[in-house]
Amino acid sequence: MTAYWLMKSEPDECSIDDALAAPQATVPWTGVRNYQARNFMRDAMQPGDGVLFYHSSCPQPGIAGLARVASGTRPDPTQFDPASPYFDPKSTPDAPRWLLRDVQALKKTRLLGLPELRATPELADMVLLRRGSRLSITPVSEAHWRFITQQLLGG
DNA sequence: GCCAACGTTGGC
DNA sequence: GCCAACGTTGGC
Repeated sequence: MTAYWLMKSEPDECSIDDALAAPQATVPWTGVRNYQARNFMRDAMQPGDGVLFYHSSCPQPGIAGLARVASGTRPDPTQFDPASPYFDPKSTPDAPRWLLRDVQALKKTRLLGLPELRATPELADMVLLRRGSRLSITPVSEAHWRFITQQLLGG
């Protein structure tokens, strides 16, 4: 059964435009360093799942496009790279701590900004909007997915 | 740059 | 296993 996710990316690192410009519009989702987010990727995601592509840590945070999960899991190579900000000295290739999946961008949308999300009663209980929520990957209910994609795609 | 909120680490 | 100290996230 298809599930839905919201995945945060800093547009300075990889914006929806960057993802769309990549080969096959597909990017490896590197840099997840939180166990709960990792476990979502490892245990719950399936190829084909829907993704809300969210821009974070930027002047206008919000949902910027639609994507889909495009691969299984594999070790995130940045954890082994001492030059990477995501380097994890406690991880080894024998027992990698951190995983990634490929994400394929499908469409850039208008920006559905954080203030607008917060002001939308239908979305009030999104995990993203919970007080203190910082997870970079959060599940999205089918109802929220339908509502948001309808807002963004019309029809 | 600030800071609230949360996660991780490590001594005990 | 507790919990204080520290680090990180991310909106503002």
